[in-house]
Amino acid sequence: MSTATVSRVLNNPNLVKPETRERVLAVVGRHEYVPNSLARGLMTKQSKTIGVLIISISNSYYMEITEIIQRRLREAGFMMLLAATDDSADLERRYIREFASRRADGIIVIDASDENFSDGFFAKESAKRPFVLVHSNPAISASGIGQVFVDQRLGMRRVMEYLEGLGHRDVAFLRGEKGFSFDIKEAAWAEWRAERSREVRPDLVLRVADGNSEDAIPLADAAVGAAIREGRLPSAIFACNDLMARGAVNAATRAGLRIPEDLSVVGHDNTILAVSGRVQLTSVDLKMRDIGAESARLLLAALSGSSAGRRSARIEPELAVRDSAGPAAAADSRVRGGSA
Amino acid sequence: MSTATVSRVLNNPNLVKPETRERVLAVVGRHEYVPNSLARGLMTKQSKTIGVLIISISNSYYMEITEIIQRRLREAGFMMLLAATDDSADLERRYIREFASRRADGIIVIDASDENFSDGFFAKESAKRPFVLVHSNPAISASGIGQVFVDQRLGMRRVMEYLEGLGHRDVAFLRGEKGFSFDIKEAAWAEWRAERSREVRPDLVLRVADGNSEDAIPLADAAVGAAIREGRLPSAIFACNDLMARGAVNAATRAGLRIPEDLSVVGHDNTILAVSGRVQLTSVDLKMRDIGAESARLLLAALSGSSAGRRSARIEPELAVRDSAGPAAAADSRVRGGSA
DNA sequence: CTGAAAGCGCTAACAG
DNA sequence: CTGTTAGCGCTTTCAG
Repeated sequence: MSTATVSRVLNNPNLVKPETRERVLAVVGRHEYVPNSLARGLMTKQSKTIGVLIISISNSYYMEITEIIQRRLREAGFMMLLAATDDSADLERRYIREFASRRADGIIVIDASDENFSDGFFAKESAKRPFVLVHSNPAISASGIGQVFVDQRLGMRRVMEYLEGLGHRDVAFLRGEKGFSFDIKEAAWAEWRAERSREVRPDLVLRVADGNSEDAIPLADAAVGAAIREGRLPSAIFACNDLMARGAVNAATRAGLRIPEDLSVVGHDNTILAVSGRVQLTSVDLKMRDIGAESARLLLAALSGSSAGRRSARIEPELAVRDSAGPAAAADSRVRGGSA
Repeated sequence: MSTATVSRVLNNPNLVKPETRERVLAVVGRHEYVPNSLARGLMTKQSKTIGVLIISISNSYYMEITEIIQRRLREAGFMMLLAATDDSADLERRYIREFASRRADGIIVIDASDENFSDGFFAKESAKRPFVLVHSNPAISASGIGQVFVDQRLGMRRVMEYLEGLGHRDVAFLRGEKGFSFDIKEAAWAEWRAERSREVRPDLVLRVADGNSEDAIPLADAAVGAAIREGRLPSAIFACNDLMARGAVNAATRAGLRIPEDLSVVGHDNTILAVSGRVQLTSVDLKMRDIGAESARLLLAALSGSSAGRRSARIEPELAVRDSAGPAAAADSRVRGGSA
């Protein structure tokens, strides 16, 4: 009963005579032998481990994606190394190096930094092992890197289309000060106006200092409250996430505005916040589960070497329509009070 | 320039003459050499990796804990393997085996299963490598396993004390059908009543089928709405999490009850939901960040072999007091409308 | 201070 | 079908 035989029993049981196989298994069970993956990986050049990089762990957006990824990886027999970059391109690089050092078989980066993209870092790394990058930057499409492109511009257009259909000509835009995801949405918002020869009025853009932490709620509340008092809020407002949308709803309600009769509000991300209050938010659903599933699928496909499938995917956000947006200037024709 | 020298430069630079050190570093940099952790781990018996097990990834409770853990691990030079058990004791075991196989230097299990505790599995595993178990089961205290005990009973008593001080004699208890965390809270709630010779009235306990998913909001809404209509809701209600607390608030508001004048509501977990609505929820803060920090601290201490520090920690939940609970039967003496 | 040599636990040829 | 052998890439004596 040599070590080689044990190895065979564990990896290719059918190469071993049933009788000896049983004997080996018995000993293995009795001694609770746990194979050393490090040694195995050294030999096979496979760690059965995937590195996943996100910006922040305590963020429901990333966690929903990560949950699906982890589930899919488990089904395929992989474990997940997870780390958060805090939006630092430097940390992103360092973690990718760590993944590489641990010989991760593949790497998924959610909201990959522009910086590491433009200087070719990802391209170089992706030559060494399968990579999947999740992002919403239309400018990025180069090379043979696995990509999941989240079409946020499309999401914004769906919002604008929907509100336009309800008769809202002007839509205020509520965003956090800094952040690519805010920028790309604002660009799409401005584009929409430009296409219709409507002036891209800066006074329609409301900014709060911190758009992502939970402070965003009171900050948005204050910003929207001020806009209402100063009479510079149109009939509808779009918020770049549900946090700020909630803040907007709170401010409007406190100011005595009814939603959606007096003000239409649309949020983004379709998180639990959208359905937590008495007024249910119409919100853009980024299809997080799809993003996770596609990321995992793409990576797993690359790992199994099947150069068959597509190397990239595109996710189309959808508008989850609820109660917070309604027809413009049609307050009287609406009936209040609801079903259940 | 042998491999041994390179190894020394990377691990004990001072053992090498500055001149050769530079030379090695130059080559390392030029070739972008990334050491193979698998090989290193095989030799050193250290993987610089920690396994973390939680019940569900898309759950803000676990993610807040995990976020801190990951940060602390990074600071100490460890990477994190993360997996979700879906509350299955079997999966829990399997993942712990996977961690073991990958030679994780230590393992943290958040909300460890009772099953694997009582049959001695954790005790046995913990002999092989440092373990930290996070749980709120007072019955568990055995052995030399690292433990972070979250005193949920204390949290409940603080709620009851607070409401009692506000004049609420009867507090309805809103919970999900199944779950240890619901059971332990209900036990503390019942205990409180028993101590005061108040009958443990079953009609004060409201149950919803699924207490943890986002369906909990409408389910709680319906349950509380029914209780209101049937006139069997006392002056205060405690919900086992903020999801259900939000549902309760929505139902009460729809029924025309003012909060907190007509009904006091207390939630649990102190999540973003507590501060998202116009009425800010008073909620039990389980101190997730402390739980994460203590877990990491305990594990790291065990790893550094300093048998000095305590092997366990106890977390005391606190009540985050906001606006959703107020004096009982004192509606008239309260002034409505607020500060900003 | 540096090189040579052994070996961590495993798998993959290669004989038998 | 099974044992022997070599070697994955590193660290660690042990000499020099």
